Amino acid sequence: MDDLRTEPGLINGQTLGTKVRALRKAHSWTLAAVSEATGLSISALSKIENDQVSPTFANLMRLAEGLQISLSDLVTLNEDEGSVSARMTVSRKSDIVFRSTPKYDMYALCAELRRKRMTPLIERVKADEPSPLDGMVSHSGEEFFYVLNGAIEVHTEHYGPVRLEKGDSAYLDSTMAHTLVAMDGKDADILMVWLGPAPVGQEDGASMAEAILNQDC
Amino acid sequence: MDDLRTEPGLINGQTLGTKVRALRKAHSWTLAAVSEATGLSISALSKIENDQVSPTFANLMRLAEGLQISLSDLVTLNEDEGSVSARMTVSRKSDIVFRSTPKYDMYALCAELRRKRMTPLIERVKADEPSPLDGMVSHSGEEFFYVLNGAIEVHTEHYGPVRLEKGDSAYLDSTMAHTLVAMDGKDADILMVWLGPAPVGQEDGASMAEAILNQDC
DNA sequence: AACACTTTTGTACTATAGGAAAAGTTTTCT
DNA sequence: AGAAAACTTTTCCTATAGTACAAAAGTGTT
Repeated sequence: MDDLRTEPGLINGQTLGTKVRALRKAHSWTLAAVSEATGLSISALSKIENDQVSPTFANLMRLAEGLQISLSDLVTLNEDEGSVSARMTVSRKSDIVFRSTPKYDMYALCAELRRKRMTPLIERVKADEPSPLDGMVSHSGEEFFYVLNGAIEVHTEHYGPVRLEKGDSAYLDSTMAHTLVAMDGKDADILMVWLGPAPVGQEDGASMAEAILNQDC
Repeated sequence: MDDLRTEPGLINGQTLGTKVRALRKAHSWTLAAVSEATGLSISALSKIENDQVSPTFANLMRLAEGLQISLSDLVTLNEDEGSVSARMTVSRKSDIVFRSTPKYDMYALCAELRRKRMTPLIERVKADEPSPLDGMVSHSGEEFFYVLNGAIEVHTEHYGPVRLEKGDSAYLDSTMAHTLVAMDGKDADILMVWLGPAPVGQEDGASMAEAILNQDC
């Protein structure tokens, strides 16, 4: 059997197997106990922990539930990616086109900084867009945008169209289907900041809030 | 072949397949394009999208990379846990002053939406500021800002001053001491988006934001 | 209608999952 | 201590499920 350590199973020194084992050991559970909790066989668990197999999505979900961890956390292997070197980055006005669709041209901002959690970008909403309802998308996370030039209409599945002029802004749950339409026959530029879904980890929110409030600005 | 819709693949109405397809469609990609990007065969992708198979962990990782989404996000199927009542809000150009200091005037944007995780605001950096190094602050989280008018200099503890003109932007780890200075004797307006510390758990992002922004920033 | 393109459907192959036995480890008892 | 016992983990084998390749079906365009 192949050693999956050299396969894409490896992200940052940690493998899925080592993580599963660590989680199990943290609870002082045996393979049998996890087998009971997950419905997976002991042998399958053993192979997973030794990175001899690559479990299916369905089994990853059973694993996460049995190990009492969110699936999201389970599969996140590179948790400590902290690099001290890059803590700030700057983007200039004319930046590279990040992506282009019939509807939008997108310019990534501050893309060099990889550890950041927000994703800022400039979007040019093209005027010659046929039907508003065509491009409806929904994706995880939240987004905020601010109209730099022109005017747009925000269409969503739950709210009526809202017209935004230059200087206006909107914040929306992007799991709602939504799309933007440039108004008045002219392209519109918006500054958009997207934020991925919230981490589900078993974090101590109280102490974190306290730590924040005790900071001396 | 079994219909995995009845299997644990289903969490909240959404299946892995529907999500993969939505992600692909959001980019207007074909199966062939994703196949190229991921290394997976077209047929495998088709079956995954139709929930006919449960991809292995190794392939989930290739999928995430090809779809340009974190693995964590890819496997998080219950994205729409938000309340339907408030999932969007809009702010108009002339908004209320949120807070005023000798150095900044701050205008909160989209403040009505309480559950949001990012905190967008407009800051007017006042020109008549005595010494750059006086107002240095550091607080938790990350911040992104975009220069709307005028020019500013960003001073931080680790980097030399960086001058930003209108249209420029910066992203920084706000635990680094930092401050902004308006240049050329004129006030500068920036759009700022602040994001609290990483794993916030069930914390109320809005109130935390308020606490932090009310400090001596 | 012909064409190019995209997606789905078979078939062969390869990898994962489950059950049981073997190997390894710790505990218990004399 | 030593050995047996109980428990934990790994390995072997077979069945099942996922993947790749190729062909067929579906879709939209000229």
